[in-house]
Amino acid sequence: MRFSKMFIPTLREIPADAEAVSHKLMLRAGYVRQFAAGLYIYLPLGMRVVEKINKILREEMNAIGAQEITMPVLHPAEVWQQTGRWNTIGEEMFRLKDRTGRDMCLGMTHEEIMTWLASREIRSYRDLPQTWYQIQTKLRDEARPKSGVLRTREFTMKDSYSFDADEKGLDKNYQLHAGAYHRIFKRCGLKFYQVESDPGMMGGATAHEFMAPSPAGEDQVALCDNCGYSANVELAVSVSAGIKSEDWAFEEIHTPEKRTVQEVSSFLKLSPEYFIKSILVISEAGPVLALVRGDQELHEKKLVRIIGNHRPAQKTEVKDILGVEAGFIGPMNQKIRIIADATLKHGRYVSGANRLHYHAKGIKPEKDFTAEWNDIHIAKAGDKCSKCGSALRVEQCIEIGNIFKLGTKYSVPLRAFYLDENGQERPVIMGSYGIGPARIAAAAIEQNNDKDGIIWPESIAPFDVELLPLNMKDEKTVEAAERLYKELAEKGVEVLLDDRDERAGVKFKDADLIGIPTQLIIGEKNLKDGIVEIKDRRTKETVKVKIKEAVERTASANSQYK
RNA sequence: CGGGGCGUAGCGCAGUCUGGUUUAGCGCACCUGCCUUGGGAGCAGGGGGUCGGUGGUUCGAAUCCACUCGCCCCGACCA
Repeated sequence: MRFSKMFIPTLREIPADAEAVSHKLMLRAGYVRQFAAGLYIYLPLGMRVVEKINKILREEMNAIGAQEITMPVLHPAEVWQQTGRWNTIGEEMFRLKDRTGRDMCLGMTHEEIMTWLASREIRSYRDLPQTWYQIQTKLRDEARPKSGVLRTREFTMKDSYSFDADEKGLDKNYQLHAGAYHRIFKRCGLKFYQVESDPGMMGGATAHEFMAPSPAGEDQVALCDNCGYSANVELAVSVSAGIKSEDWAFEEIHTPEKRTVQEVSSFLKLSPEYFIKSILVISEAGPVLALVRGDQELHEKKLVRIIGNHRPAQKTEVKDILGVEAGFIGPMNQKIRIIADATLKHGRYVSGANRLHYHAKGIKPEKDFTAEWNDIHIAKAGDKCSKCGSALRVEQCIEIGNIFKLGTKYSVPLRAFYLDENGQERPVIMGSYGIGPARIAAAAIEQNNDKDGIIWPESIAPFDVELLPLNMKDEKTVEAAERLYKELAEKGVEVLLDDRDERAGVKFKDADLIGIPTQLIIGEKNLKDGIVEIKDRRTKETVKVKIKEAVERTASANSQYK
């Protein structure tokens, strides 16, 4: 491809609206343009990257026996009503009516439609297993689109769905997908982790996410380098550092106007681990007191799994229900349900005395109060791994893929049943598996860039080599460039020839920005000795080689990625 | 949805607080010519704006007021 013929609008200045590195570089290097909040246009370079990623996705999905199909993005409400998600999903779903007034929505995922298809077509255990996938547009009315291409309202997703006769089959398909995902992300040149994740609104029991470490990510992952435990902090289990059990007798201490753990902690010159943080929430079944240690944070989602949906109590509610102002509440003598973090089971603590301007010291769990013990704190760096006791790390990550065991959550309501060997009717056992190609591209940039621009992994770069004839007015240079261009193309190397009549500096800057892994530089002086330079975008190292050799070297260097 | 910021030429910005000699400006980009060709050159000339929109205040509004739309960031939310 010739640069002069390709639409590559590079920007010298950093767009004011971009924050994430990948966002800035995709805009500057001419890969994408923003159309509206969360809506992006993929320009020719961006398109090529996405196609490279999709090709890898198809190869690996086909390799595990998945079959590609396509599905509509416009869905009648009925299927969504049958699974209940028409009502549970809320504003994130784009809804509309057709001309007859029929409720419709735009597909944010395709469990319902895939299951609908399975329900009509799968009759017998002989039809199973099946795995269907598509690379398709999804639409979600995101509350907050952000970070360029990382969270958008419209995006393509590779989503696959497995249909099995039993749990064993599902396990197998789940593992096949996990394996394929490992190969996909590895081939795309990403650093990533497979972590335990919250099944969330997908339902089902088991779920994993694939996470690419990057500060631009929205998720935090707890990792144990010793035993390999890894989980999204949304469900990561950790053991908070133990404390020395003090032999305090129970006493009430005057703590005027000291309300927060921090205030009382510095007032009593006692570190926060010796405090119990009492948080009143209102659940659907009434008020609940949640207790965590003073140095811990309450994990809302963990609490939701125990008491269901809830909200924090208002200040007035605290006083009405517990009889004392927020800031002085403690777990003793409470009539309401108490959920306490298991960390608090041992030791003696300080907490509110349920008396204005007083705290209680020497509170002994199970003696001064009882509670339901659970893990309700947020895992943080430095906590101990619950499996092996080593210190956990917490890393910021981009979610690039996920796999869910759905079970019968969709097959039962949509009546996707089959007859087993004994003529018994059984629901199909399902799994669903997603990957976002745009996120792979963005994560690749986040993980591979320098001050000059993008450094693409070879496998997903828009081109293999960029040819840089420095002076287009020099006939010999042009001649050499054209010859190299032709010979490389004949060997199957994808080449971008910067044939623009620009100064050398401009070509170098653009080449570095665009990030094609190898640059072939054709300068007037070297050419007189029959020499060109091969430059590695990542290391910036150049080697001078004979022209003839240049073709061989770049061609063979790239062959491994074909 | 709550909090914050921003909206002036294709891009990046100044001007807004304190309304009026600014005919609305600067850098980059763009067009023409000359010159130059190994890290976003130089010189000369040139084109491009209903100052996000609507309404109001005023003799006079990019500038003040009200409403509204859009975009970004933090949070909530997030199959």
